[in-house]
Parts: sequence; C-alpha cells; structure tokens
Amino acid sequence: MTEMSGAPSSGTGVPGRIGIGLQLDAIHMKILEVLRENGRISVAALAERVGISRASAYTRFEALRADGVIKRFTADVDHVRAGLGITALVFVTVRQQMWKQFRAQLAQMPEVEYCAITTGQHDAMIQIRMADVAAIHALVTERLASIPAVKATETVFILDEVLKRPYVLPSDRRPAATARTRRPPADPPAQANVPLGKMRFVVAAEGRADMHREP
Amino acid sequence: MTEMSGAPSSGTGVPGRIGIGLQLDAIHMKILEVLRENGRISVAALAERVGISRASAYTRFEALRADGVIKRFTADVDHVRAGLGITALVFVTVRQQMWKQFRAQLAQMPEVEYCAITTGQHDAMIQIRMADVAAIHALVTERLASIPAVKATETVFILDEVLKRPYVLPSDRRPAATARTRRPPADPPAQANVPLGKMRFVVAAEGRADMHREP
DNA sequence: GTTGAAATTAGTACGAA
DNA sequence: TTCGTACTAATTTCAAC
Repeated sequence: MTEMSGAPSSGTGVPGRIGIGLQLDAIHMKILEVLRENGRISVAALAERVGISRASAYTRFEALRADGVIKRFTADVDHVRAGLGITALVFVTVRQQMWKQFRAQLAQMPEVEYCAITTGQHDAMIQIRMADVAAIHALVTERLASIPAVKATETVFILDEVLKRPYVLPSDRRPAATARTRRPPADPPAQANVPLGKMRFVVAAEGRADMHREP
Repeated sequence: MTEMSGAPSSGTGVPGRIGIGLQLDAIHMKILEVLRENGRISVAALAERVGISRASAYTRFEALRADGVIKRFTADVDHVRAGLGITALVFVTVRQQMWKQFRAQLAQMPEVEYCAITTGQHDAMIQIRMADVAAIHALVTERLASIPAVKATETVFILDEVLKRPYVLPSDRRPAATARTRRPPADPPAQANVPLGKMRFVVAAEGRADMHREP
C-alpha cells in the first residue's frame, strides 16, 4: 500500500514507464493549485476558477490523473482527533546490502506514515504516529530494532507541526511582500552576504553504494 | 497558509476550542479509511462501502468535517512530474526566544512543505522541494541562513521516498501475516529479546523551555 | 477549445422505525 | 440515531459548433 519504487517519487505503478508524459502549462498548474486546496471540488467549479470551459477542465483533469501527475485524492485527517496523539521521527542506520529486506519490513508496518532514504549520518528517516509515548517506544524497541536490516536507530519526538502543506508546486513563489518588508527590485542577490559558516551539507555515509542492490 | 498553531496538530482555526468533540466509533474509522484512499468518492458510494444508509453517511461525513477530524481534502501530486525533482531535509537550530520570528519567516516560504519542532540535537526539521540541487543550496544559504532566528542548519538530501501514506489511523494494525511469517498467537512479547543497545532516544537540547514564549 | 442540452447523480428534507 | 423515500439542484456526459 502506497509504496514507492526505485528513483525518488517515480512510483507510478507502471514500472516500464519512461518519458516526460504531459508537458504541463500554466493552466495545468492552476488546476493543481486549486485541487490541492480543495480535492473535492466539482470539475464545473474547477473550470470556473481556472478560467476554462467545463469540457476542457474534464479533459485536463483526466489527463493529469491518467498521466500520474495527480496520484490520488485523499482526506487530510487530524491525527490527534483520530486517536494518534504522538508523532516521532526515527533515524535508521541500515545494514549494508539489506535494503530490500528493510523495505519489505517497513511495508508491513502501517504505523509508518513516511519513510525516506537520505544522505547524511543516517540512512533513512521514518515518521510514525502512535497513541502515546509508550507505544512509540514499543514500536521502536520491539519491532524496528528486531529487524535484522536495522543496525541502529535514533528517535526524536515531534513537539509541534508548524507547517504541513499538501505539496509544493513550482508556481509557488514567495508571497507578495508587504510594504513594510518589500525590497527594492534592483536588490542584488544576497549570495555575497551569506554567512557560509551557518550552513553545513552532510555527505553520504560509507557503504551506501549498494543501496538498491540486494543481499 | 496551512499553518498550525500551539500544540501538536491542534490547528483547527478555532483557537478557543477545547474538548474531545466527536467520539469516533468503528463506522467513523471506516469512513476515514475509505476517504484517505479515495478523497473524491461520492457520499452514496461511501455509504455503500461502509454499510450505512446514504442519509447517515451524509450526517457522519458532515460531522467529521465540521468537527475538524477531516481537515481538508487534497490532491496528491507527483513532485517530479510537477517540476520539483529534488527534496531535502534541513535541520535547523533556532536561536533562543526567536521562535515566533522563525515561524513567521517560514510562513513566507512556500517551498517548505513541512516543518516540525523536534526534540534532539536540532530544534526543527523542515522539508523542501526544489527543481534542482542548486535551488536547494540557494534557498538554504540565501534565505534560510539569513533569517536572524536561524542559528545553524544541516541539510540532507532525500534519495528516495520509500513510503508515503496519506495518514495513519489507529485502526491500522499489522496486516494479516502470511502463512510463511505468521507467528503462533501465544507468542510472548519480544520485549525480553530486544537489543536495547540498538536504540537511542535523544533528549531535548538546552534552551527549549521558551519555545512558545516570545522574544 | 467551447457551448448547450440530456442523462445521471448529488444534496436536502421529510416521516417512520 | 438511523433508515427510506421523494424532491430539487447540481454535475457529468455527449453532442454539435
């Protein structure tokens, strides 16, 4: 369920599929913008908000769906109200050449909302939601740690989710600045003023070349 | 847009709202289960799949929406297809007593898909999506690092998103095990066998008590 | 890509169980 | 509360332009 394969975000369910598919124009983007905020809007209303005819809206809507640009429509649920009050991030170090097993085990854990393979100190980050702290602890110690592919874990709790956007679009630009904070248009790029010491990119750990290979 | 306030996941837009609201029963959960997989299903079809009448489905559907259990419906878009091929996680150390400013600045950055305040070595984790690595670099060095509230950042790239579920429900239990991997029902809890050394819970950093206070 | 009309479906309002 | 039905409004489909 909801598993992704191979390269980042390439899980369309059609393994052999390659190519650009749809070339998205400004109207496609506008459609996506509306749909991310109201996934249940009628196509008629969508057409009006985007400024095209209903028939075109149906055509483009279908094309976006068929081409996999829109993967699904979903309800955004309040986890706390639904009974899962605690969220944690678990950073996992995966044993070399056991990635396939790790993926398979994760697929068996419905409590895992998100899993990404990352560069840096750890190999993967997973997000889990549970009813309470004890349940998080139990999951990490009893189920995650018992996976042979898992070499080590590091858990942090989420104290507050400040921002959660359904997804980001290329058309998302910085919102129009207010008069108080607007910069002059001719402002030079800030690159020269960047305090470089503030930033640190973390390189990949050793033993990652086998990431998509099998044991 | 899409900002959350105060306590974890409590952003309902109704600041004074306190209390349990709806008491969710099994049918509510079933409704949520259907809706997370198909957010555009008609209420009639929903009623059929859940096994209640059309009228009841409307009532419960509206109640879930009005009570904030369902926060919104949204389209799940393929970021790569939409033109944002690179995803990164940025771990941010926030200067003490500047949380409010940090939040305000984040709200101005539409490229940020997710931001959570965490325990552990860093104070916050944000997820950003950009067209390429250079754009990530530019965002982190030019915009994030120039926020006074940001003391330091650490960036890792996401190489693959293995799993991404719309959300997790309490009713999600471990999927029915296959014959090959099923355990006997009387299996003792694995607690005694846990290799505790594998796990490490990370405590909060110093200076976090002021998290919700202002400068 | 657009408009307009037919067919279908959705949303609402009742009384009854 | 939930169900069943009937009524009205809206949406989707399909045609021709």
